[in-house]
Amino acid sequence: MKPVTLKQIAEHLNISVTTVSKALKDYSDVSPKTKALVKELAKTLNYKPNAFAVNLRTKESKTIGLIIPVIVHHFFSNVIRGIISQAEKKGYLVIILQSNESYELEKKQIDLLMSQRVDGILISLANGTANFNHLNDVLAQDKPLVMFDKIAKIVKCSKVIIDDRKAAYMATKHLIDTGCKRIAHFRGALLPQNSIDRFLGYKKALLDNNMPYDPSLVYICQCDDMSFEEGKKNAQQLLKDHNDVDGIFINTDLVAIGALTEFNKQGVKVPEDISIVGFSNWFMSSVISPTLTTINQPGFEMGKVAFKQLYKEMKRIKKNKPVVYKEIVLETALVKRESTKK
Amino acid sequence: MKPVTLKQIAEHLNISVTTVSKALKDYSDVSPKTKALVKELAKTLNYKPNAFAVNLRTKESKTIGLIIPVIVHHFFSNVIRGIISQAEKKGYLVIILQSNESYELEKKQIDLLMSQRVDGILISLANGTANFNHLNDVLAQDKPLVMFDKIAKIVKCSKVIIDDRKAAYMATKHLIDTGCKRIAHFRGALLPQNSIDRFLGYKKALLDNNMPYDPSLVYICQCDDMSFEEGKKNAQQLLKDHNDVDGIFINTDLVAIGALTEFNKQGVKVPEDISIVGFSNWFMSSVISPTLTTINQPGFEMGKVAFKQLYKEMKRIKKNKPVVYKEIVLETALVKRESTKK
DNA sequence: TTTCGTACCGAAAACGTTTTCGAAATAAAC
DNA sequence: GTTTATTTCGAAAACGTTTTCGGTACGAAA
Repeated sequence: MKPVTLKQIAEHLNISVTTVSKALKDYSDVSPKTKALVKELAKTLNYKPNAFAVNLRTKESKTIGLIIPVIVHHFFSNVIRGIISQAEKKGYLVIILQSNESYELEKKQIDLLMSQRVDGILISLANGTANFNHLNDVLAQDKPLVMFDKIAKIVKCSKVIIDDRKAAYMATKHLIDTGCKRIAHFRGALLPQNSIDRFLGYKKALLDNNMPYDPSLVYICQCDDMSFEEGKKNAQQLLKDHNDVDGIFINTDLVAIGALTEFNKQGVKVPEDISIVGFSNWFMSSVISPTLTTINQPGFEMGKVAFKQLYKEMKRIKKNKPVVYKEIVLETALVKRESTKK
Repeated sequence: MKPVTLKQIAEHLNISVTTVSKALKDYSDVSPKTKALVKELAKTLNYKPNAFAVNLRTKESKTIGLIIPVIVHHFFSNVIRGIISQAEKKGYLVIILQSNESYELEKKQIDLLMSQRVDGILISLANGTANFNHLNDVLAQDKPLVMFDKIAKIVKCSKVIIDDRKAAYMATKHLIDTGCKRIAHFRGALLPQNSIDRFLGYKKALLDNNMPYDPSLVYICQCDDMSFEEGKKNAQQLLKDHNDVDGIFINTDLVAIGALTEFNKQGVKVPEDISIVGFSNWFMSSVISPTLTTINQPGFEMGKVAFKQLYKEMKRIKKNKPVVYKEIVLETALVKRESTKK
């Protein structure tokens, strides 16, 4: 019932544990004959090396940690899939933790992963994270860490992101190009770099095209579990505050769909009365009516690329070579649909 | 730079490794004085026990494995969240693997988890899984395994599920009660127990209410990544084949929304011309127009309950006590919305 | 014959814990 | 003063691997 060990194989064949170990790993100093014997017996006994012992000996677990603000999220769950698929190819397992957008939890989870001694960490920051000691500690201990999507520029490590500012600029520009004269913005929470960047892209597009920037047209939402409701609320508020707005660039598809639903309900025509551009290209955006113009954000690819970078760094560290941090920017694209005019 | 070990603390204080270890774990046979000394030094040196060594010694890793057919899925991602939240409370980490609805992959992943020596395994079966040796092997090695949602009745282990047959019966009955005379069913793939049960519930509701069961009204879909498209296709086919159908019970909300979209596009009025009941209560179902009547399937809770059961079994096994397998059935409910008549 | 090289094997240390068991030292009981 | 408890400590084994370093044995070269 108990798992088979090298020792048992050795005793069976009347040879030493050393030889068994070497035979299984095709060392050159064991004869073909004994190699064959060992391998055969190992197979029939269904020998599996004890991972705990191997980990202790080799000081690595072939496991990485992943901390993500939310799991139930079209974009993030795609990132997870990307990471896992790539990790599996390289023989790595991934432990997933959800920070729930909480800095405190994020800190604890980093600690947890460090004491579990994962080989590396992938993280997308919580909205509430403004202090980065926990991340710097990881790096200080020579543990590879790469951030993706929700990053902190200040932390010296690899990052894989999109150019949020540029994408937001594209989105807003598209509203301008299709005739919108007064454009609002539903932005994300205050801290995350990407909601800041999207806001800046929005603002720059306005100014570059001789349109005034009006802070009262910028609505904030936390983009958490309640995103959809936030979209509805902001839409209601917008209709009360500003009846002259004819275009909105919205931080996230989910919020955009909330707003869209509210407009549909109130009889506000999209795009005739108000045009909307979302962000993410969640597949639901192409299903809702009217279909949503949005920015395509490559979640699966981001996951893959993030793991690849982490993998490189893990290998470098293992060889005691210095790692060079990279900032990888993935391409985005505007996806034109029915929620904006031609 | 290297992590602190017990040995280093011991040398610092001129005591033995044994005492340090015991002091940190509050053994009764070490004096309060030395305990205080050890703990203080451990804190200042930021000592973290080497998980690899602890694992080897204790033969457990406080890690479980989770195999799931798809991650990017409203229901399953909620299950994941439920599992992780509960696991975290009990100090367990969870390694997630995606079987991609493939039996071969699932088998490999079970192997992977076993050689990684996780303390237990949670699994929702792939559609393609018809052979259960890989699962029985796990159980034969006294490793706790609990199945959820997509289960195999034949495997002797704990399961947490919903009563799919009853839920499907409720759904179909509701169509009948609201006046539908000819009711189709978009079912899931052939193998999974839950799509079988939902089909059986549909069939029984018809027969119990003196309505003929017509196999040509049952359409199959794989319910994989392409679910939405499958819904559209099946809807098209249905309109061609049977213009007298006035109600459909659909295996999954996503497929239902695909069908709904197609009906909207083709000018078929829902629920006036055709009523629809979905399954899952994905939040999008309350957003789409018309909103979708559906069965609420408690994903988050299912994850929690599944982990709790696994946890119990892991504790039993650790104490060498026999485990009793449970089949836990979670409650579902019909959620009435606009896609069915009053 | 001796010497050298090669092919094959194994003893032993190491990774960092946990835990058993006995020993020493002190305090309590007679 | 001797015996018995009680408190406090540590040596050592164990978990299962990996890897270093010597050591045989045997054939070939001298």
